[in-house]
Amino acid sequence: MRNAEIADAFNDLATLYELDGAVRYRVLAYREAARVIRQSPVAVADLAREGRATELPGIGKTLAEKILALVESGEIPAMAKLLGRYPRSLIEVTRVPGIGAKRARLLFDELGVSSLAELREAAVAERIRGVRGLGPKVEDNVLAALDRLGAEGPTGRLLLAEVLPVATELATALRDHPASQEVEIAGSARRRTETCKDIDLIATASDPGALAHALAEHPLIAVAGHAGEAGARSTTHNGVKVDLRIVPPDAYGNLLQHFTGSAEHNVQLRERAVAMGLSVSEHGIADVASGKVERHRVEADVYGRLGLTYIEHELREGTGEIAAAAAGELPDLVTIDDIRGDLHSHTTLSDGKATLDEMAAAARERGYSYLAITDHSASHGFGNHVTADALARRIEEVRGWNEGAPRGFRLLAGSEVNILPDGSLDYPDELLAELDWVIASVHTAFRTGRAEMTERVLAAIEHPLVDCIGHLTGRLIGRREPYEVDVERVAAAAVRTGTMVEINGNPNRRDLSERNARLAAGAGVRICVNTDAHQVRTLGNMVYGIATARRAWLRAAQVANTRSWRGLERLRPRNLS
DNA sequence: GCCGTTTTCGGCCCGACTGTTTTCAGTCG
Repeated sequence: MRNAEIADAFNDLATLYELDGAVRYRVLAYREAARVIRQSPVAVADLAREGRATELPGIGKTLAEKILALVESGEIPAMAKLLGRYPRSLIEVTRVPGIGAKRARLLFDELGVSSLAELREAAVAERIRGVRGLGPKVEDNVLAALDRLGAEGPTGRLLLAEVLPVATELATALRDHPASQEVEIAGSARRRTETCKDIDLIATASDPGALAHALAEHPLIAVAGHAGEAGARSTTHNGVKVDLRIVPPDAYGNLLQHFTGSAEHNVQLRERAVAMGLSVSEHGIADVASGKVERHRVEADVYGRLGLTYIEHELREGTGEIAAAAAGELPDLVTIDDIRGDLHSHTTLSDGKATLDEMAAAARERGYSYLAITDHSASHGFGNHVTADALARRIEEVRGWNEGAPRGFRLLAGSEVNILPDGSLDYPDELLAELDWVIASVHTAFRTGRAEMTERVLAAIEHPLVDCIGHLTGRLIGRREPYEVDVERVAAAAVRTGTMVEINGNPNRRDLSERNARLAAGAGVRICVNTDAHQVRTLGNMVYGIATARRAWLRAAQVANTRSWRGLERLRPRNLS
């Protein structure tokens, strides 16, 4: 059982307890446990079986027993009991914006509402206003929220690649405005999460009203809401909500820190502050004893006041960064400027849009010193069918290109070879041996199950001519679940054989995920950050690969393609042993 | 339900907003 499934069960259980009127902190304990389980880099099911679940922070004896029960029997007795009292569909009702557990329970008791459909019926029939404490406004909000849920689909979140360029363009435009002083993207876009709900901008200004209107009038904005001294709310043409907050300069650091989040990071920060006799809010840091409030113009001073080194925004997820900052042990994160080359790209030979020449020129323009051309292999099934002969000709073509190439840049003859269901590769070894660089990836038969998939990938890792494993879990964010593979075993084998593992920078993939990348790199796996570009433009997806690498706490030394090609070659499996 | 730089009991993050209330509970980020 996956961590995400266990976490979902505990979140549901938390909601059921909340519906049942349990004390708030008990509910909180279940939610915190769900969060910790979801973020755990190791399989919590295994920990529970080994009796080690209590090693996780926030998991005590009771919760450990419940995890074990869930893993071994598929259900938690306490949950089954509560589900006898409240239908499962009532959990959905608590997720409607504006309706929490208290109101859901009230509507369940008073009106018999137990599902989203019944909630809608009750609102339409104007029966909600008959419940004490609720009124007609709640009915309006419920209907609007239900319509929104329907329209936005299950999550309503957008990929970072859909949000960050818009946020960057708006921030740039505001910075160029004469009334602006400081402008920064905040929220999840600043943390470079995989998906974002909206865009938060924080600014200081000499003329706040003018800056707010500048946003409202920007060409990207389709619907301008209220714009005033405090900021503006708008929606872009592609449906992204933009919230600009204009704040006083003396508390800019406090506000930027607060609105960058994450929620978990802020909670942990405030807990630390309380232990120091301080109280943190977006308005400043108060000394509880004296009541005196200090404001901070820059974020570094907020962290400094709490005895912490500056925490890079990508790390602010409540996954250990506060303890590390307190100990002065935060890693010096890899940056995009550290990247010397891209080791995964496609051309028109398989399914890419650009020629070898075009991709090479674009890579040079990016300042790289190498680019691996890794078209799909023979059995791929879509794009062109790159036969062994075609690949042999391509190898000659690359060698010829390099002879006439300018100094300081070279193309690498490579391939993205399919890992077939039995773990074998679909080119003969003699041909692979001719290549400079071999990525092995799974593209077919995803649903073979965890054990089989793990063996399949391990076989490729053991192959002496495989340099790197591509997009390990095959996930497409929001569209396709990762396929099941034992990342710990993969990592252990990769360390032993010297095989590298990719962080694929395609914003739909970002695979390894930050959690898996942190786990793998922590085990000693050498990571490659690649784009898998299929055209010139998507070579720019390196920013998303680097975002994941940074969120995985990676230093430059852990990323193979921060080295020169000569330096990288020395790390390869075919040069080991 | 968890946990210990005050603690094995008694705490457990902060503030804004909304809608319903006549002083506040619920919800949200």
